Amino acid sequence: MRSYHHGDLRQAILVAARPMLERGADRDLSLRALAQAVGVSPNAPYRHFANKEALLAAISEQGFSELTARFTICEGMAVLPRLAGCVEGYLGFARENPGLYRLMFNRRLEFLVSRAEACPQAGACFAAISAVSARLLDRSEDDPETRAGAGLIWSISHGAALLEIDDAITFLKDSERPSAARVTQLIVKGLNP
Amino acid sequence: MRSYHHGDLRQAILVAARPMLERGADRDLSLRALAQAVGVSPNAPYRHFANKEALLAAISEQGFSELTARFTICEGMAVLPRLAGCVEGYLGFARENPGLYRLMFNRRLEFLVSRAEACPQAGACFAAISAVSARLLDRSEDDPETRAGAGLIWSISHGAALLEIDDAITFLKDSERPSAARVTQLIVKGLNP
DNA sequence: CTCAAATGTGTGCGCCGTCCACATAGAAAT
DNA sequence: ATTTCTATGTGGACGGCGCACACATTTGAG
Repeated sequence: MRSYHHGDLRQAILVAARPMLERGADRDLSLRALAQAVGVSPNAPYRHFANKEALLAAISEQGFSELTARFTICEGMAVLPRLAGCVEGYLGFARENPGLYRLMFNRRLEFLVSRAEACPQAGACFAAISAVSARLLDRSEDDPETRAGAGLIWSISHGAALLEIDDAITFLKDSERPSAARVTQLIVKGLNP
Repeated sequence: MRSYHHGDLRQAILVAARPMLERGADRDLSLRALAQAVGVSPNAPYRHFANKEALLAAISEQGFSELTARFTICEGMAVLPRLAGCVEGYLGFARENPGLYRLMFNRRLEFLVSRAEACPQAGACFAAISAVSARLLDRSEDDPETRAGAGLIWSISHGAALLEIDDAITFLKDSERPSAARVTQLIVKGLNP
């Protein structure tokens, strides 16, 4: 018999949530369904998460960590390939985890939504983008123009990612879509004189 | 006494939904609360909308029409001011109607989500962006590069709008944010050699 | 061994979207 | 004018949800 205590329910819940997040497409996952999938009573999760929002926040944090990891891989590269790699990584992450990506941004998590104070993972994620912006503009990382550039890079990537995973681009043929290559080119040409 | 029949319940619901959409911030509006606000029984709306999704779709369509209207205003202008006006209009619309804007895109409305086939209003909206892209690139409106350009313009605008209304930019000072001016500049410099 | 803290269970509340049968009103047909 | 049809609004019920509460079980520190 599976003992009364689960072992590591918290982790099990986080693991089980990921596929449900992607399966359920639009509908957001239900705490009760999640508990059932893990094989515990509907209220068991409350021992590990204050409420549903806290659970979503925890999943979200994981997402930001994984996204940041895709940037870290590119750290050794020269400027342009590095930018290209980051954009590719960003769009790839969104394409491979659309449900998670939407959760990370779409929702209005009062204590998360990529607020650095509340979510260090999201802060680190932005810092990685900032680093690329700095190299690209050949400025220091806390230079205002660097930060503004990072904001723009994030904007394009975010917009391209969302339009793609939301299938809002049915107007465009594949070759006309905002691919990683096109986005990268726009950034490079657009960011400096 | 307000007669048994309401008069134009459908319109009344659509009107009442707007402020609730903006008030409720993150939570999406409840059909029951909406009915109560209009002063009818919880089920009355079902005479005018097949289900909640259909109601949200109707609101969404309104949104796309209003967004398109902001583009139409700029139609007479020269290329650059026109682009600037459109971007400003786009970000302004999102800023002034964040709840509505999120509804138009964030949700996964199976029969909407800016699919031209299902939502002519969204199609018209993209067409307006396409027209600007064509003038900017000096190409025909159905040229692949024009369409790709429109996709990129939409991506940046969409990303900048969402990051702003979701307050995902607390990293950046106001002067560093992806303002309409910065976004416009990026598009102009980035889209052509 | 004891007992307190951590963890899982069961019951229940209020809200939600939606289905159903029924009530009412206004217009069309007689 | 009366009847009838149809569009529209009401009321009740169902199952699912997030969550609060009281209770059961396990574990580990003393």
